[in-house]
Amino acid sequence: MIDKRQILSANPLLSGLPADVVEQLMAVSVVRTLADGQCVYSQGDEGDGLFGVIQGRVRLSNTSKDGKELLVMLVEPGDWIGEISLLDGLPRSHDAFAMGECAVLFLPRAKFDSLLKARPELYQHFIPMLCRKLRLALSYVEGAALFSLTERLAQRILELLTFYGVDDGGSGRLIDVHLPQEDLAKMLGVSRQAISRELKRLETEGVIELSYGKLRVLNKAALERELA
Amino acid sequence: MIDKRQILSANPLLSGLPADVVEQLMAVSVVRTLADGQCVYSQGDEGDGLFGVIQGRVRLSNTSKDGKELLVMLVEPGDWIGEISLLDGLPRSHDAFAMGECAVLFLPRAKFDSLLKARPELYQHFIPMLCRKLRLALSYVEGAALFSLTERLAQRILELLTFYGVDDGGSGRLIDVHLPQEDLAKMLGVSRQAISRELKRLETEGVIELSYGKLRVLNKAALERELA
DNA sequence: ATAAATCTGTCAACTAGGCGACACTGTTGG
DNA sequence: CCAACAGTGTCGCCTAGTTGACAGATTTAT
Repeated sequence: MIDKRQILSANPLLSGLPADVVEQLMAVSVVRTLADGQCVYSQGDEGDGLFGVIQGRVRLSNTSKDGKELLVMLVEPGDWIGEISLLDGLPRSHDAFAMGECAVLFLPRAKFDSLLKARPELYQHFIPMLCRKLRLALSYVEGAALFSLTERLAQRILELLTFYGVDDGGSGRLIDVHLPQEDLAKMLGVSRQAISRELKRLETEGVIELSYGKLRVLNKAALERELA
Repeated sequence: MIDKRQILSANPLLSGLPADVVEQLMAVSVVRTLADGQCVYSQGDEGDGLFGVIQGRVRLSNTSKDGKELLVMLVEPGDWIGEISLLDGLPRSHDAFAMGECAVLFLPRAKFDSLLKARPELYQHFIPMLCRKLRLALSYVEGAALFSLTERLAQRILELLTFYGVDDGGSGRLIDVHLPQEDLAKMLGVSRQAISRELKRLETEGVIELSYGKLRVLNKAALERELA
């Protein structure tokens, strides 16, 4: 459990903000709790504000007409979502759902807008985050078009390790990824069976170790060698 | 042929800038001419500055080890490229090549950096462009994972029409896309043959008309109906 | 302790799209 | 005008990944 103030100051987005701005944001933000599977916002909704995850996980996804889901991003405590709609005024580009019990901090759009209007120099704090997301999205586009599933999977496991890796081995390094193969498949836009086959291959090669709902990376260097 | 000042003021990126800033940029920018196929910059290069296209077309692409190319974007006169590396200081994310004879405006990084440092409120002018590119990239990721080639092709033709459409019918509407099928294939990350088949189908359905190096949209509404 | 739910492994049949090949058409440059 | 080049249409074979099905393993809930 991370508290409100910690969220507001820990994230790169806000850590560079002047103290008085952080105080202002503290004052106008409210905590919302969400049940498992509850919707934070839906694709196409108007952007009513910014959300910071305090507890639990939020999944950002797109769903096609025929029900196939693309899992775009997992958002962990300390991260923010919903800033794009806030910045460009256009509708939400994804669905956001709570995974398990969640607590989020909500900053209403009106407060944020008036703050930015009064102090346009604050826009600079959004630039690094936007650039990072843009580069990540572009690398996904590139990967989907140019790389094999094998390569994309290795890449994604390494990413997940740095973003959400858990140190379950006591080694001090992040080696475990807690995520069902189904979700890994939805991240890469392929079937669960295809992911299962690839993971099994990696396991027989001694690169990873599989268990119920998680995988452990045994040989990070070997994964890096799989990359394009 | 578009002149230097027009470039600096016509684009959304800079049209909102204060007049004195535009004058400053004018003073420090230089025009470079490029031969067909010449490299503007390469993936992995350090970001040495910002480029504005004055004449010709620039293609932004990624190439895999085995030579397969993903055509990410076509940049036309009036548009800017290279701003991401300038903003986040990381290497170029794509290759940029001149298509035919080109003229570009070059703004060296040092001048730009010092201007932004002196006037951080100028950062806000980059936000809309970054948001637009991020949403576009995210829609490509979504498309690649969730939509069929048929749907993605229809989507992309409509996009090309609004971005680069040419009015060759005298109707006042943009109906022609001048682009070989090979490039269309490279944009969608599929083979030329697959694109050829799909386009031929659309032609027999009376939606488009094909000729050497271009296609004409006859029934835009039908294309929109193809979308997911 | 047991039932329900979730997750994994692995079939076999199917399909979209890749790749190589080659003929043909349109364009450009000497 | 002709040669070289660039672009298109269409084969046939092949592979990666899909879909559906089902059994076994692990976890969670009662």
